[in-house]
Amino acid sequence: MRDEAEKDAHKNPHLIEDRIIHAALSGRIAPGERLGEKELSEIFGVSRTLVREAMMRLQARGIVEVSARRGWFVIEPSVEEARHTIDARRALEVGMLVTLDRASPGMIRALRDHVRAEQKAIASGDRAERSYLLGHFHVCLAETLGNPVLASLLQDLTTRTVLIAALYQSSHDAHESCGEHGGIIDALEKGNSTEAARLMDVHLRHVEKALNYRSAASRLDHLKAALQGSGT
Amino acid sequence: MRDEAEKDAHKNPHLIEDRIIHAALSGRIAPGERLGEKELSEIFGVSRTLVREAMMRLQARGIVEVSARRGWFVIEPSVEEARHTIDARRALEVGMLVTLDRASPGMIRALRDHVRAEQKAIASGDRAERSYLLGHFHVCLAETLGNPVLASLLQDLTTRTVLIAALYQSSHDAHESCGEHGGIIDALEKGNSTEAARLMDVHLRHVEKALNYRSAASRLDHLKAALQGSGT
DNA sequence: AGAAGCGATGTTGCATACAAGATTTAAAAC
DNA sequence: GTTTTAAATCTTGTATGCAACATCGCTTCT
Repeated sequence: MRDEAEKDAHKNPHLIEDRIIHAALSGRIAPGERLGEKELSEIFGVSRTLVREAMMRLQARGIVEVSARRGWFVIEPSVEEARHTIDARRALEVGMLVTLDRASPGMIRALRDHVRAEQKAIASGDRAERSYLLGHFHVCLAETLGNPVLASLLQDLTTRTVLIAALYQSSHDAHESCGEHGGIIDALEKGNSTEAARLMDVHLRHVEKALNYRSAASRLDHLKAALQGSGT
Repeated sequence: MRDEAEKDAHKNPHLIEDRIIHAALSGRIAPGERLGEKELSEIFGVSRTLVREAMMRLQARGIVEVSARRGWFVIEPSVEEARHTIDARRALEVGMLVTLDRASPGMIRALRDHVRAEQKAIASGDRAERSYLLGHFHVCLAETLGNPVLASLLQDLTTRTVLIAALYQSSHDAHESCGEHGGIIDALEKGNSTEAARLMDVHLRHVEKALNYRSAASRLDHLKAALQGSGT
């Protein structure tokens, strides 16, 4: 089947947002990338109006931003914004687990399924799917715990985190992440929410530690070196 | 000065949202209230387009929802949605305090100022200002801790909570809330984040407990009784 | 060659026009 | 008097038109 995008961009007004979020989580859209209204309107077969409305919603969710009369761009957070975003995630996810009573066997099973899918994607070398699943685990966790509000908040925060990781060239190992996800589920299965929360805290610290915050600054250094060094 | 709304709805595209959020936090806009596009466009002196864009953002923030071809309405959460929202708030705010290192004296001072303003509003009997400040305390806390991302998330969640409280006729005493805010600051001042987090948890449980979740169902009961009882 | 000016082109910002459906009002039928 | 039907009215949904501004490429001048 080819390009179903046009099929029902009218039927489902949130299709455009969903696609963009999914693409970002999959690493198929880079931070700073430009998203032209006309471009998108052609892709989805609708007028600029609907595209614009979708962008407004994505803007409110902190996924894109607009530069006056220049266009829409996927967010490109500064180091400070990146820290705040990850801190917010940590607060939310740790708090979510701390205030949790007990996870049912059904929930555990769903989460284990998810981790198995992660492993499969890692093994098969499907980078987009891998990136998506590793990020989506956290949304899945909130959904599984039965709170759509939390899930929605986490979707936005994890999407932003993935964009940050792309920007600061995270070297965080997929396999390690996947293992940590498993560890969190283990703790949940034992009914030890406190331990699960601690592991989540550690996990998110690993994610943050893997970010090379200097890469933004080092661009300047790189440029400087290139201009000062031997050359033309 | 009368009605500055028209003045710069063009200059500041977020004015419409800000006004609606503020009105909701102040209890001047009730859950379920209809917000007509034309109506708003006249109030703010802009075309429907800008109103619509603001509504899209508010929709993404979970403040309003749209009923197809019927109009925009302030959210009117079900009991379940209300629980999820408050649970999310608890997770976020407890997590925020648990993962906090230490609050500086400057922060403490800012927060104490806020509580003083709350007390003043309570004493003066200004219900709108009181409602606004009691809700805004939580946003203020996140801002003071220096995380705009958290502050933004909390603004939306507290706004929704205020709407829920209006819907389920919270009888939570303003004076008690204000006192609990003070207690949280006390714990922060002593550098005891864990205790602050615990107090926040208790505080939010009080807020939730004050909600009369039955009021939605009791409307049916009320109607039923009215129809079955003596009458025409 | 390089910088400055300038027109051509493309993009967003905002308003408006019109279509599609919901709601209300009024009338008519029973 | 009540219910049904139908027309009129109002509201949102979507597209389009035009103005304002940014950007790019070309020319011209130094």
